[in-house]
Amino acid sequence: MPPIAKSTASPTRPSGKRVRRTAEEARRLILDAAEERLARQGPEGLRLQDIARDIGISHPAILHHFESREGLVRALIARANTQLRDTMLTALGSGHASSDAADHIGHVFEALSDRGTARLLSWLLLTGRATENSATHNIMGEIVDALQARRSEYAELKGKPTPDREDTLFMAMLTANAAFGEAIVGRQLAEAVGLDQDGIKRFRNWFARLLNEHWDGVK
Amino acid sequence: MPPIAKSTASPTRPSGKRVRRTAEEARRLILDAAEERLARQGPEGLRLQDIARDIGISHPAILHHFESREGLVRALIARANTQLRDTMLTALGSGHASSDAADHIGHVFEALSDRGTARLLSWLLLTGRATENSATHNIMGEIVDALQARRSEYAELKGKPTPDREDTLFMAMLTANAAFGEAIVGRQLAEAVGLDQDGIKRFRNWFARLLNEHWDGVK
DNA sequence: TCGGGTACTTACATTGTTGTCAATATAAAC
DNA sequence: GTTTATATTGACAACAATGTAAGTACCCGA
Repeated sequence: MPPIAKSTASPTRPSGKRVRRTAEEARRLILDAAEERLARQGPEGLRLQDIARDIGISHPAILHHFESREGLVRALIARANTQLRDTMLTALGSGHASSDAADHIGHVFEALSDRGTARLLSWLLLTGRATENSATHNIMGEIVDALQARRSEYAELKGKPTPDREDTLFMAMLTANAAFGEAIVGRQLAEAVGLDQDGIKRFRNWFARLLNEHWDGVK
Repeated sequence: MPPIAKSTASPTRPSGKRVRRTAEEARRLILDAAEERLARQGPEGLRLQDIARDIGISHPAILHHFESREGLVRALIARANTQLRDTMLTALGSGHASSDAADHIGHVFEALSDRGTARLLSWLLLTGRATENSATHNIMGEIVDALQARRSEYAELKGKPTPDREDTLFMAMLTANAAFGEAIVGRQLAEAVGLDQDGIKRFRNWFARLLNEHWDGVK
């Protein structure tokens, strides 16, 4: 195992003077720190002591705000879910019917890779904590509906027949799968085949073009 | 957290009579059990005691064969890698230049979802244990090469210009990303939008068709 | 049948992590 | 300034997980 620095530089206060935050602020701080550790080290890096040390508090403070480690994890999941949902829907909401898919793809990929949201959610799914949060259920449905609406609108504009809903659904699924996949194996894969940052960008554009063609060419 | 049965029905021998296996067989047994636990419960389900109980041995036996937990994980990774490599390459090797992509896609997806290989590798990547094994590097390169060769062959057969290598690379990347993504969020996603087993099959076929069209229509 | 190698076990040591508790400090209300 | 609520802490308890040590049973070859 690579000697991952268990404790990053310690922001421990020298002594005395406590910092006292509002509960809300403290929760946010803790969640941020947890999220970062998770993104950097994966599930096994989620230890109360470490998180506490990262932000210079003691670990019982975390337990005070979240009840238990499980509570923290749940809160983490909930936040990631709503954040993701918001980002995705606003991304879909912006732009017009005529705007191409590239933007959307980009938004989806970024929303998922940003802050390691996809990694966080992947971990959640890998550990089987999925069934609890029904949020995911709704997200996908809403997105597909939004997409289908826009696509129908677009088709009508061009005088074409409204596309099959399942086709739209499949486009969304492919995008979601690809985005999650990229968040996990993307870096590794790119590195393996010698793609730099720009290459990854080209890949995303390529993918967007692929979808665009399909989007236009209602079969 | 769902009350995951920590210990499945215990196959503990009543007493006395020890079972003595060859080292190789024991290692295989242990790896199988570990793989299954990992697939079912995720990383946190990988506890020596549990694995040992699953196959009715004591946990130090595992340590005897693998030195440490880390050793076990490494062995697990190594095996998954070679298995994946073999499956993928033979899948690509079979069939002819004219055969469509659907078969390949199917093979890739199955190779990854079978036995939870993708989940295992995802976890490996999530925990940052990736850099150690250079195996992944080679796999992708080999596959892209094989694909490109076949595609050129195919193009020549049809009297078209040989396609861009990067285009082929992107197709492979998309497939890999999608396959990994599906292995992780697939079930959840499908369930969310009300797709049954058959629907998932339709999705894969849809995806294969999408790639096929792109494969043919060298742009 | 004896002996060596080794797969395997039981009991224990060690360490690390979550969680509890009483006490303390700080901000806000009165 | 006093009181009240609560965010925060240090010390400790409880437990779970990996790892160690020494001994036991089984196979195999002389």
